[in-house]
Amino acid sequence: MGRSSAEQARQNRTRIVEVASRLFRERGIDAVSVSDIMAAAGMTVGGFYKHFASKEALAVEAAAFAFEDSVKLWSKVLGKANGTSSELRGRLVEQYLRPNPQRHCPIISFAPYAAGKEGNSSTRRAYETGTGALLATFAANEARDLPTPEKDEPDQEILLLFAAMIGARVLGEAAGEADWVDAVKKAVIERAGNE
Amino acid sequence: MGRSSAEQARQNRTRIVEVASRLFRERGIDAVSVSDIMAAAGMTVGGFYKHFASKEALAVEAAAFAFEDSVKLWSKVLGKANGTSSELRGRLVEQYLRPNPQRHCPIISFAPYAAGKEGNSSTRRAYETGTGALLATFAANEARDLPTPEKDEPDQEILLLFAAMIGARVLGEAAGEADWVDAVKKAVIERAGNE
DNA sequence: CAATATAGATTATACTTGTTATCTAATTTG
DNA sequence: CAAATTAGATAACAAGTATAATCTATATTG
Repeated sequence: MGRSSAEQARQNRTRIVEVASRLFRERGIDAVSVSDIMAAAGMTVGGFYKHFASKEALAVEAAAFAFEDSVKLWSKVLGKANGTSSELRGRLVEQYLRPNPQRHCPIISFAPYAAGKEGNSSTRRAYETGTGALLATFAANEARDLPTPEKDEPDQEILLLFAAMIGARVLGEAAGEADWVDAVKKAVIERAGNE
Repeated sequence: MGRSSAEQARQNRTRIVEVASRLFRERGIDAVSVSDIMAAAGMTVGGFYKHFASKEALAVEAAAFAFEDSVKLWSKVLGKANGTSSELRGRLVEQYLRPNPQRHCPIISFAPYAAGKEGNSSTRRAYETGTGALLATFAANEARDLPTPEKDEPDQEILLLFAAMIGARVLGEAAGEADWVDAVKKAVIERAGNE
C-alpha cells in the first residue's frame, strides 16, 4: 500500500477528526491513545503525524468538531415550530439529561482536559469558543417570542439554567445510580420548562 | 532504614491518603502517579502496596477523605450565626465559585474518574456517598429559619442551585478566561443569595 | 512516461505507568 | 535477648504511551 490520492488523504484526515471527536467524548481524552484513534479510523499510527503535529493539535480540532455538532443539535431542538421558547428549552434540557452513552457533551468531556492547560493554549481557547457558542445558542432562543428583546446579553435565568444543566449532567454521569440524581435532574428540567 | 513502628506506619498511611487526596483534587487522578504521591509523602514507591491493594483502592479512600473535608467546610460556612439561611447559602456559593488553586472540589475532581467506572464499583459508590453527603449538607441549612419545615427532601430550588453551582465551577475551571464565565457565576451567586 | 514527492505501514525510541520481588534494618513477640 | 516479622528502600517487570525514522508503493508533476 503506497501513497493515497490527495482526495483520499483529505477524507482520511476528516475521518480521524470525527472518530477522535467521538472517542474523546465517550472515554475522555487521556483514556484514548493515538493508536486507538487510528485503529478506529481503519489505519495505523504511522500516518498520524502526516496530518497532525501532535495529539493535542488533534484534540483541538476534535473539540471544535464536537462543539459544532452540539450547536447543530441544540439549534434543531430549539428551532422547532411548536412551543414557546420556554417549552422548547424544557425539551432540550430534558433530552440533555436523558442518559445516552452514545452522545456525550463536549462541555463535560473536554472540561478536565481544558482545565489542565494554560489559559492561553489553543486547547483552552477552543473550549471557551465552543462552550460560548453553545451558551449563545441556548440563550438565542430566549428573545424569540418576546415582541421587544430586553437586553443583548442573556438574562440571569438563562445563565442559571445553563450552569444547572451542566452540573446536573456531571452528576448524572458520575453518580447516576444515586437516588438523589433523578431529583436533581427533575428540578432542573422543570425549571427550564417553566420560566 | 528498617521496619517502622506500628504507630509510625499508621501515621504514614494516613499521610499517604491526605497527600493523595490533595494531589488528586489538584491535578486529577490519572495525572498523578503512585510515585508522585509517595514522593510527596516523603517516601518511595516500595512501601505503597503494604498499605493499599491498588491505586484505585487509594483513590476510594482519598475521595472519602476529600468529601469529609468539604462537608466540614460547607458546614462551617452554613453554620455561622449571622445571616438567614439564604444569605449563608449565598456566601457559600460565592466562596465556592471564587477561583482557588489550592482547594479543589471533589465533586468535580473525581467526577471523570467515577464516570469511567462501573456502577457498582467501590469508587463510584464512594463518589455517590460523598456527593450525597454534600447535597445533604447544602440542603440541611434550608429548614433552619423556617418555623415548620415543609418536607424532608430538599425542595426544587435547592436542587437547582446545587446543580448550578457545580456547573458554574466546571465552567470556571475549564474556561475561566472567557468573559461569559463571570456572568454565569454572578447569576448563580445572586440566585443563591435571594431565594 | 520518468522523476519526484508523499500517505500510510512498519518498526524503533525513549519514557512513564502500575505492580511485584527482593533486601535490609528495625520493631515485635515469645 | 533471640527469633520472627515487616515497613519501606531499591530495583525489576511488563505494558502502554507519544513521537520519530524508515520504507514502499502509489499519486503527482514536469
